[in-house]
Amino acid sequence: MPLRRRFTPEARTDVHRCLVCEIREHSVCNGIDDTELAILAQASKRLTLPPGTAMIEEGTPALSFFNVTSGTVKLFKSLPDGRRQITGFADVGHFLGLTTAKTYSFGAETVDTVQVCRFLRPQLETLLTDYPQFERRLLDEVTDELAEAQEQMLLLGRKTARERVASFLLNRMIPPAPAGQGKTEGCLVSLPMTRVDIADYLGLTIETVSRTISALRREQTITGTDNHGIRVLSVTRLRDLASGQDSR
Amino acid sequence: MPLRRRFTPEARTDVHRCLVCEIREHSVCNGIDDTELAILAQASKRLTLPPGTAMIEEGTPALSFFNVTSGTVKLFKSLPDGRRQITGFADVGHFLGLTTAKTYSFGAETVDTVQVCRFLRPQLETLLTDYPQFERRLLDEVTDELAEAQEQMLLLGRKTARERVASFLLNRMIPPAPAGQGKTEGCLVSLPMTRVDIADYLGLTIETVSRTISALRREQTITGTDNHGIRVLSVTRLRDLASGQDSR
DNA sequence: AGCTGTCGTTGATTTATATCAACAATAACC
DNA sequence: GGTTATTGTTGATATAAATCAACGACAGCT
Repeated sequence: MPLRRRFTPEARTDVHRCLVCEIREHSVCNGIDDTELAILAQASKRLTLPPGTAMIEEGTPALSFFNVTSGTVKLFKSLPDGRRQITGFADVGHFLGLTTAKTYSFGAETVDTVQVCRFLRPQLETLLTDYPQFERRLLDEVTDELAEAQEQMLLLGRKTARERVASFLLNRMIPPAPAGQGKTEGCLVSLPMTRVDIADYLGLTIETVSRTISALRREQTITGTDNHGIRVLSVTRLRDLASGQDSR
Repeated sequence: MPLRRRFTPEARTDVHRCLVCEIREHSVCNGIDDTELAILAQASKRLTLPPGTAMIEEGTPALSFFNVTSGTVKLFKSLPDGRRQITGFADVGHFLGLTTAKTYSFGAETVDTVQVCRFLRPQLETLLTDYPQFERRLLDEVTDELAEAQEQMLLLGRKTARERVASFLLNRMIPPAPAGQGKTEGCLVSLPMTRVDIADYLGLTIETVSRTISALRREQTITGTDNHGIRVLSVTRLRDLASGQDSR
């Protein structure tokens, strides 16, 4: 059973911040040994950002690397005429801002109140060269991101609106408490973002997203009147929908 | 000026294979020092594969990692009913087969005759831990792949058929010889894949791809009757089309 | 509490692209 | 070298999702 650490919400740069960090084991920071955590704390700065904060502007010099410790950040790319594609949501434990280029090729904006640890580029570089385990962990993390990106390409290129929404709800489902129950019913879905964000993530319009969610509600696959908190009634059914096994 | 090395097409496992490899500097192998190349050659095996060879089967145990030294490989994901999304084409210098999971989440098939160097998982692991520069190079490579994947998500989620085809042709354009000429006219595009592959990469049907290419030909943006060799007449125009700046 | 703006839903209509269909061109093969 | 299969093109029609439009439900503010 993992040790439960107290999470300190205040922005602190002290040596103990990382030692005490609740989400460390779920992030790249886990690549650094417990005895070296002071160095990690010194290399980074904890920030608290209000909803709607532009963390990264497309085309801007790539100076920072962030690790999300709470909240959700949306990553996106835009076309000159304003069309936007959200390429992912970075939740707790996920990083953002990694690039080999001089400038960012994407934007990032907080969805809700977000806490991040910010690393400046040179400091990140130092960590990568000094701590092979940290670099390995980051490589694994990026490799997983790439696999997720490929899954999303399948969604955007080949799935119907119904399949897209079902896949999305499935991906954002809070893993049900492993209380040994065979059937996973009534799973919660975390939706801190707006319909516009969901549409821009799924390559649809807000109207189509809204209609599709309404349809799923109508046919009892999901429930919940609250827009940001949906409950899945049949995970099996949703899974079938997501992969194109539509029984209707 | 980079030293021009002789490329040996025969499948050899000898110590000098990597030393003599023409494309080394364009791949992850460049992360290994010249003096250590014998180890790299021993860790990998050179294979020549005919067109249409299934290199990776979705869901199969992830045992190998490949580095492409010639030809083009298509990477894809499929839905149960056969719908397919090609997530990328791995050309010379690109790797494939990287994953943190036990099994591959994607498939891979050769487009034309392909030469690869195959690394078995344990051997790759060893290289990664023993040669930090190799790992760094791979991290950079994966980071770039992720940026490309995000660009492709923008294409699949938000671009029109015209914009998708224009973007594709632009991406596959052979970089024009830097002969100092101001205007880059008549650039060649490398299209070893079929229309089906292009359609599955762009999230379109073969008919739409065909029609769009015909339209671009009709309006003098491109030429070439040969299906696998197109010539771009106006790179500027194509670039405008790709980003939605359609002047028509 | 009442106003104001944002966010979400639902309905009517349009449209870009898919689908269906036929044929042309190229490549593969005996 | 002519036949067959594969690959690509073009046209007609259907359709899923976009667009246009109106309204409902909140959340924030004074």
